[in-house]
Amino acid sequence: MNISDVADRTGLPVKTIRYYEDIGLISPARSANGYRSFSESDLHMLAFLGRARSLGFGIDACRSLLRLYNDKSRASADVKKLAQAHLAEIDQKLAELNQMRDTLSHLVDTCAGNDRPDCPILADLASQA
Amino acid sequence: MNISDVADRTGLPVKTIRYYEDIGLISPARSANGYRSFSESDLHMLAFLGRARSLGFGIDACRSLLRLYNDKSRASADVKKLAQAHLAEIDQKLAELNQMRDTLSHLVDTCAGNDRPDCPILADLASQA
DNA sequence: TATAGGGCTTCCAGTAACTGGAAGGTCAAG
DNA sequence: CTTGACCTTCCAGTTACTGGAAGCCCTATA
Repeated sequence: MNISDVADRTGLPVKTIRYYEDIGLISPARSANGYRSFSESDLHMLAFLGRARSLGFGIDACRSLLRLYNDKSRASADVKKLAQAHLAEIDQKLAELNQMRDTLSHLVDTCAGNDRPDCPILADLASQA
Repeated sequence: MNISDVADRTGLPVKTIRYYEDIGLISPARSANGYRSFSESDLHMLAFLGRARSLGFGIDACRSLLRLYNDKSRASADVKKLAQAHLAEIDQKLAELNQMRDTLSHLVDTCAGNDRPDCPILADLASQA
């Protein structure tokens, strides 16, 4: 299978697939003409990667997950540990964003948004020095 | 004032302050010895930038905010528009993260996390191909 | 058979916002 | 006069791609 077929079937951009090979996540075979020749297994791994990325796992975590995925003697505890660590990061990020959102939405609500210069948003940014 | 004093008083890293000068956010004077010499105004702008960044505004938005801040004939509507756009981005990000969190936390809950290989997390990643 | 197109290849550069480190000038204290 | 803490600039690396250039390969059609 050529790269654009794989892109169609996985939903990943062609560029991303090449990139994943560059950084060693996959190692598709090559045809005589130099074209990448993807197996069903490559396809599965790429789909796996796409899904893991869509859940926000970083590339390093994806690498580990893929290794565990391909290791039939893995312990599910190792997978869970990775997922929990990632969940903690997400929760951390959520807390930050919610904090930002609260502050910002309050400021937006109190700004008249007219042609006058007075602005509680700028006042806040300037005051918290 | 030298750069490390400014860093202390704004909470920004020295490197970040130099970076902000590089990209034209501030233009501190120079002493005879070549050292940056920060005015109170520079200090205010840096504090302003620090606060804006902490609310998640990107550098470009910060640049606009700083311009508005220094423009006494601004319209608060322009500030509000920037803030609302940023708020929309935050809400978008929050929606994505909450979605990730829900999926991931469900998967984590259903994973035994023992020394057996069976793992619903990997199963999910593999299935959604 | 020549050629036009589309797909494939590699490599280089750019993105956001810093951060780390190297090489070297400056200043105050002892 | 030396030591150590500052300061300077410049270069490289970070994350996960993405865009673009230059050029080979393959197929179909005139």
